[in-house]
Parts: sequence; C-alpha cells; structure tokens
Amino acid sequence: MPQSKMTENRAGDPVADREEALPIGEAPSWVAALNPEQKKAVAATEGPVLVLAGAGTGKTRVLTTRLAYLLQSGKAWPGQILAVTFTNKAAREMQTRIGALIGDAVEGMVWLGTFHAIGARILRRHAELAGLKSNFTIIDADDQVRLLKQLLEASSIDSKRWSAKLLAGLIDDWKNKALRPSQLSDKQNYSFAEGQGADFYRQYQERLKILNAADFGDLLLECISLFTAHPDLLEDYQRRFKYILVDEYQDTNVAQYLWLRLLAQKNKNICCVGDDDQSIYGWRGAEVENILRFEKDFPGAETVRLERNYRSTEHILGAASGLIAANKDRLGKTLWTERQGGQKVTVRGVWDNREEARAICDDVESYQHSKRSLEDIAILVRASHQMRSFEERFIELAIPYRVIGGPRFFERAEIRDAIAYLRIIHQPDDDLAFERILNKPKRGLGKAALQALHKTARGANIPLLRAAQHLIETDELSRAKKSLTQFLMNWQRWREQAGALPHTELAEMVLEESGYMEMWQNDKAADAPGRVENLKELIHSMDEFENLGGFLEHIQLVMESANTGTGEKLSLMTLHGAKGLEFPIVFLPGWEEGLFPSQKTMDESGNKGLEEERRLAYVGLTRAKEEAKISFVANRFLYNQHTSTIPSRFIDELPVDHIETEADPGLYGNTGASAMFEEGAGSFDQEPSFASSYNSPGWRRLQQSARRAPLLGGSAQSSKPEQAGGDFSKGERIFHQKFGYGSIAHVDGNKLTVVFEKTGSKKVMAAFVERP
DNA sequence: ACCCCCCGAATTTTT
DNA sequence: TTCGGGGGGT
Repeated sequence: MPQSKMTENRAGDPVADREEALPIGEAPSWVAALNPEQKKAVAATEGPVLVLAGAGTGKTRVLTTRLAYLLQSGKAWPGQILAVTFTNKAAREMQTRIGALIGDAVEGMVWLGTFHAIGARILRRHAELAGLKSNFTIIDADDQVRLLKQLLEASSIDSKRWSAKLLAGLIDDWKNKALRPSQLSDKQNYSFAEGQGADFYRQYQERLKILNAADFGDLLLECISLFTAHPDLLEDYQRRFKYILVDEYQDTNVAQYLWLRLLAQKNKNICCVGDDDQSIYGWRGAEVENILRFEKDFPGAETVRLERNYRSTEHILGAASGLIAANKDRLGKTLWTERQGGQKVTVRGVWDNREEARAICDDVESYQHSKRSLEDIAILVRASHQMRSFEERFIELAIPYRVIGGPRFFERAEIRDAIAYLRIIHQPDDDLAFERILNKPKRGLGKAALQALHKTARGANIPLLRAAQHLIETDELSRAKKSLTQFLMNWQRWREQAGALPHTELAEMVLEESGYMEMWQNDKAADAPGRVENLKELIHSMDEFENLGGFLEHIQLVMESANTGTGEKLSLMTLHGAKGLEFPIVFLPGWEEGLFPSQKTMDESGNKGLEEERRLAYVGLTRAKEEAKISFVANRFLYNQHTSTIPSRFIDELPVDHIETEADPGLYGNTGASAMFEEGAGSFDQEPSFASSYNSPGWRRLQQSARRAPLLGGSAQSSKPEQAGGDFSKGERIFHQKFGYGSIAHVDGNKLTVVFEKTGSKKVMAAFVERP
C-alpha cells in the first residue's frame, strides 16, 4: 500500500471535487456524498463504461446512485433501463436501495432482475417464436438430469461410463458458451459417448420443446436465437433499453456476454461493474476474459477504477493485495484505505482440524466475553465438509451459529413433489412433473403403468397426461386403470378450480385430495412431521403471489432458502457464499495445500484454476473489516481418513509486514509449498522439486505450532513430531504415530515414502516419524 | 413393488 | 465415513 498515494489522495480531494464536478446543475445530496471516482462512474452515462470496483469500494452504492441519477435527471424512464444482476438477492438489494433514493418511481423499473429472470420474461413474450408456449416450465438441474436419463436409457449407452449427470454438465457448459448442437467442435462432441454429444444434446432440446419446457441455459440462449432470427424484435428491445447496467460483470459467461452485446449494440450505453480479482465462478462458465476484454469489445469505453476501500484496515488490505499480486491475468488495481493501523492478519498452525475448531472457538468465546456480538464473526471455509468439526464444537460449547447456503427449502423432496402437482395443473405438457407425482402417494401406478403410458405417448407423440387420457379409454391397463381414472378425474377438477379458486386454496385442496399430505402425516419416519410443516409453509408462502403462474415462476427462478431464525449468531459458510458480505472478524481455516488451493481445481484447470483459488483467498480476506485470522492444520481427517498436509502456498504469499505468526518472521522465505498427500503412490511423482519445501516458512510454523498444540488446547493429541526432515535415509526403520512401524522406501526432501507394517506404503512428512 | 447390499465417489453453486 | 445409485433378489 503506497503511503504516498494515500496522502496524495486525501490532500487532493477538494481539487478532484472541482475537476469531477457533475454536469448536473443541482446534484442531489446523494451524488455529492460520493468520492471523485465514484462520481465519475455515476456521471459517465453515455457510451460504454467499465467500473472496476475493488472489494469494499462502494460498488453497490455507485450502481444504485447511477440508476437513480439516470432517472432523476430525466435521461431515462424507469422502463427504459435494463439492470441485470446474477442473484435475486443482488436484484432485491438494488431495488430497495434505489427505492430509498428515488421513492416509488422504482416500481416502474420492470427490467431490473437477474439475467435469467429477464431472459425468461423476454422469452415468454415471444415464446411461440421459439417453439414454446408462453406458460412454459423452467426446469432445474434435477429435472434436467431425469430427462437426460430417460434419453440415455432409450439408447444403448453404458450408463455407468456415460452418466446423465455428466451429460447434463456438458450441455450446461455448451449452453454457457452459447453453442448449439450443430456448433460443437469434434472434441466437444466426442466428450460424450464417443461422438454422441451433439446427438444427445439435439434430442434433449427436442424433448424440451415437446414438454413445453426450458432449462436455465435456454432462457438466455433462446433469447439470443430470437434476437438473431428476428432483427426487428431485437431492434425493438435495443430501442427500449436506453441504458444498460450490469453488476458482477466478471461472472458473465459467453452466452450472457452475447446477450448483452446484442442488446447494447444500438445505444452503446452499457455500464458494467465488476472486479476481475473477485471472479470465482469460472467453474460454472464465467469468463474473466469478458471483463479483461471489455475495452476491446466496446471501443471507446471509459474505465473507472474504484480503489478507495471503506471496509478493511490497512493490514487486511495489505495482506490481500500482496496475495492477489501473484496473479498474472488481472487488470490491476491498488486498493487503499485511510484506516491505518489495526491488527495484523494472524496465521496459526495447529495439529488437526479438531484442534483448529477448538482454537477458533476459544477465540470466539473470548470475543463474547469482551462483549462482541456473534453477528460480527464469520468462519469462511473452502469446502462444506470443513464445517463439520466447527459445528460439533459449536454444539458442545452452545455457541449459536447459522450455516449460510445450506440445503435449500425448495430442493427438499416434499416441496418439489408439491410443486410438481402444481406444475402439472398449470402446464399439462410437463411430463417431468407428471412422472414425479404419478405414484406419490402410492396409487398402484408403478413401473408397468408408466411404461404403458410412455409407449402410448411416444406412439402418438403426445405428452404423458394426454396419453393417460387415451389409455383409460382402452383395456390396456388392468389393475391400474381404476386408479389412473381416479387420478385424471382429480386432475380435471383441480384444473377447473385453478381458474376459480385462489391459488393458495387450490394448493391446499390438491395436497389434501391427492393424498399427498396424508402420506406424510401417516409416515412414521422421524423427519415426516418436519415435512408436513414444510408443506404448510409452502402454501403459506404462496400468499405473496398474485397467481399460480407468478408463484411457479418465482420458485423456479428464485430457489432460495428461508433465512434462519432470530438471535445473535455466528455465521459459518463457504468462501463462495461469502462474496458480497462483510464481517468485522473473519476466520479463514483450512489453508492447506490440496484443500485450499483445491487439488481438484488445480488438476482440472491448472494455473488458471490456481489463480481462481487465489482470488477466492482474496475474496475471503477482503470480507474482514477489522480482523482476519488464517489457520492451517498438519493433519486433516477426511472421510475418516488421516491425511498429512502442508500449509497453503497462499500463506507464503502473504506479505510479511501485514501478518503475524507464531514463527520468527525472519524465517520468511521463498518456497512454494506443494501438495502432499500420504495416500497412494501417484501424487508426488508428478510433482518434482519438493526438496526445498521443508525449508518453507509455513512448514516451520507448522512444526512449532504442532508441538505447541497440546499446551494450547489441553487436548494432548499424543503426538510429538521431532525431526525436521532431511536426515532420514532409505531403508531406515521408523515409527509413526498413526501408522506404526515401517521402513523408508524413498526419501524426497522432507517427504518420506514409507512401507508400514500394517497399512502398506504411504507418503508422510519426515517430521511426523521418529526413530524407534 | 420393495428391500437390501455393494460399489464408488466424495469442491465451490446461481439460475 | 457417509451418501446415493444401481442391480439383484424376494
């Protein structure tokens, strides 16, 4: 953090103010309150603008102010602004905050929403041009996989080798890249079942049309097709959207990029806000390149950098900036803050994950004693399995906590079933919904009946429900006939009532009359009462919507969990889940090679993956306002397996000046720690040059703290790593706390390959073995 | 139609 | 270890 820059900026404020004066006569106070760069981002309304908004630089504020300014200055009507976000949460927040600035006029901002919500809206308006009806169903990943499974079953594909899930992932990828079946490369086509990728993709799309359904990718892709096939229609939207605003631009995928580019082509008033350093969704199709390329894509674009951070202390920012500097592919920003001093970022090594949870909870308790609210504290993990040891400890100590981003309400089986009932009423072609509930509760309509239905449906090329109507006229079904007739009569009645009855009452009626509610009420399983509650909650939640269609659109697009209860709680979540949030105190456990950065990511995406992991670390650190506490363990128990680990290379990348460790800071050096697992022979053979890593500062810290751990927590973990490494030789007999006696087969720096007497060959750190 | 056993996998997640 | 899916048996 260059000091000079801070002083310069502070001293320069008045000047900057004059220079950046808005071309508005009577700038409202909410514009005047912005800093110079923020003002620039608000005032540059014409032409393409890229706002590079670092973490904690007041991004949302700029976004909302810009929108309010466009409206307030009369440059656009609410209906002429397209404002897209990624999440519903972000859309909602923007809506509220603009409302606070401009009042009721925000109601007219009908084009504020997620990419998918807006895409769906456009697509419904012109559904027939895309071969759909306007009440088409939006299917989620679960339905998608079920549909693909059917397609695969109908073919002679080895479903073990080529799973529906795999195919669903590929199709998603392709759609994210805006590729149609005919546009797949050979390689892509061959990535599924020896060249049948495109074929299944095509079949899948055909099925969707028959089901009158679209998946999430289609919401954008079909729009793009629509726009390209009907230039008049595109022009209509281009004219309508005088100004376009995009949040989290670093998260856009190719399809979203193309969609935006089409819409922005005419007026070119597109403002994208984002931070390349916070791009953490590459694995689901986001292309950082979109933001890196902005100035090329939109010639004459103006770039505004927001670099003044209002969130974190100097040390937190310094640590984060130092870390992210190791990335090559970035536009580059230098965050600065006036908040000097504060605590350094701490780095702590402990023996294992239980010890880690214990140590962090000890800290949490002392914060509690010093009257800190639990609301101020968050623990951010890389992978959700890390949460377990924390939860166990929270429960032990009765620390109230909430898990953010846990299992979601609308993904529970009973909720999905209930929704399937409503879907089939709303949209009778929805075979997926029909199949889902046909035999729930059990009505003797099992495999055989379904097979007959499928046969008829396929023969006549009609949806299952219509097939059922035909089938009950014939004698093809024996036992099932009565039951199916009954079901269809119910359905008929519900459908008639759908027009007459309020949708909440309809839902209640359907769940009662179908016997679905009863099924759970009679269920003896421990979780059955909870499910009944959930169903009631579902009906209750429908109240907010105008009609069934509105409700279904909401739940299909806004799958979100009811937020958890009241009272002060500590937050536990993944790093991904923490994006956009901030907390005074942030714990960052699990900074170990293999876990963070994740081995899997690095294997799959190489250096690109590593950079994304590093950005994730950056996101984690920059969530903290006052204190950030990193930790790592020497032994992680996962899947009931013991794994020796070494500290994350990210720890070595933190600038010494901003961190505090148990080790002598003078030991700080150069080494990159590398992945090190004791299982299987594979892992290090592929990784050369380990020899230096036992000199790694992180490693020395680890040794120190591992030795100290029993003193700290009082949990004598019965281990005393003694040797620093290096001095073992091949053939020597050694003892390891966990694995017992063995002989050394290979020495690689401080890593030993040991053939244990009981467990066979493993790789272990030299520090954890002793001479007997 | 249901149940049980075996096998394999096991990040991140929005819409 | 725990979960889920698939296959096979009753």
